Amino acid sequence: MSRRPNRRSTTSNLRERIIAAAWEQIAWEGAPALSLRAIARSLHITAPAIYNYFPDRDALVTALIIEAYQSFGDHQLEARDMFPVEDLNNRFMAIGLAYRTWAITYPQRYQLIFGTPIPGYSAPFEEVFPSATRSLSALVSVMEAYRQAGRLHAENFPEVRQDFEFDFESWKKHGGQADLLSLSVSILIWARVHGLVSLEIAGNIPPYGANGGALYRYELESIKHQFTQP
Amino acid sequence: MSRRPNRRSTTSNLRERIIAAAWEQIAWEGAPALSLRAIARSLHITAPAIYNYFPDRDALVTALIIEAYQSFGDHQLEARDMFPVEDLNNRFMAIGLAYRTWAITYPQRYQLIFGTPIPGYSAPFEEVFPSATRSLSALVSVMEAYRQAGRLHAENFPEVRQDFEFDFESWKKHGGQADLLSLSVSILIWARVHGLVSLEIAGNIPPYGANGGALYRYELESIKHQFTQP
DNA sequence: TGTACATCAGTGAACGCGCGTTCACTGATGTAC
DNA sequence: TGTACATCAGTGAACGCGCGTTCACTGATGTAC
Repeated sequence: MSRRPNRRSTTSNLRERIIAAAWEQIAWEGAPALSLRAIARSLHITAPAIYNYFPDRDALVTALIIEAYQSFGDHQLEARDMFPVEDLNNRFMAIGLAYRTWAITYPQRYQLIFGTPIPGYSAPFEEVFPSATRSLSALVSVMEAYRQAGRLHAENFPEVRQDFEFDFESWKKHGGQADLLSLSVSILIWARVHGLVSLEIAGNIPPYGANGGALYRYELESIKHQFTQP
Repeated sequence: MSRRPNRRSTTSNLRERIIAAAWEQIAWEGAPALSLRAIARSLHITAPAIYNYFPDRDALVTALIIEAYQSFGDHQLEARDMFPVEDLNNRFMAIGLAYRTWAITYPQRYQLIFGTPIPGYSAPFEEVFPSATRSLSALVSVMEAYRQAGRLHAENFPEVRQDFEFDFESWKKHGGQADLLSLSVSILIWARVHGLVSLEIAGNIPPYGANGGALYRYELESIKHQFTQP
């Protein structure tokens, strides 16, 4: 009855349960309050046990960040693939709506990734960059498809080519395929959706009484209109 | 020589020095790491002394938030007033550029206001709302001026009136003058500039190699073009 | 099939630390006579 | 001008707390003979 569980076979299981408990804690307390001892407590385990799976707290945070980026990226890619490859407009809108849906569903994960950095922690660039890039890849792929189809109108972005100085190295080194224009435009679009979403999540829009979802849908349409108009 | 300073006369001075030390600490460690004991240490004072000026830590944080909003608002209003009242385009651009300048200069203050909430702290709405609103007032005033001059084109925002459901109560109760359209558009614009600025501050754009300032200037021009075009 | 042994995931005690907050106090200052 | 007193800003000790991390350990499991 009260026998201990089989330790060997649950070995890899506990790692997942630690991460799950961490998400749980982040959801309730927010990312900056993440604590190994609290995680251990919620799993009815002692804190040092966690050290069998993560060398220290920062390693756990890094694992969480990577997982969040991946989940976020997957969510957008799945939404994109609900529509055929040629149906760029619908693919674009699907990605945009999925972006907000994920962020609203997991606000603390979104904050963990894009919000105020956790004090004393700084993400190891090389480790995190690939999944961070992947979380943007759905958008970039569609913008690149627009461009290749001759439907991305650079005239609407007159200064893009002359003023935006991109350093392609970090982007290309990790498999980025899109060219300068598609990437520039993607980052601008990203910033717009991020702006609305992060204000909404942080509770900065509600005081004014605005309807976040309606503002967001309008903004998506407005963006699409802007760059597909000759 | 080593006489103690006159206590009576420095009374109100210490309150300001506490706040200054708090900003100092926030600048180095980030807002979530703010601690009364660390502030006391940097002022060569004991921690309980702070309780003569603030009932508890949260009260200090609230004071900081209000001060940050005010400084942010002032900075934008001053920029706006560099141009005559009729010169709406220049007023708009000045506010936009001032927005980013302030945020880049005081990234941690910006995060304190708009970033991930501090764990265990929630701002007292009634206390903070007026200065929060004021930090948007420069933009709203110019958008309202555009509208009154017949130069704010609602056709570009077809869904604004039918879909955005504003609750005017909290806005008007605190002296908001603008009408629904100007306010809606202001919030959309605010979200766009906030998006770029917050990504830049959090270090999410540099990995891709983009030039934040150039992207930002482009975005401002693009916004202005969008809503002043018939 | 049965016994001796190696493995190693998880334990429990302990470390040193910093935190917010309380409390009785002290001692320089300003004030009243 | 001089003395007695009230004020009250800042002190120092103490509280209980939670944190990350270390370390020697234990005891169930799987394995070798």
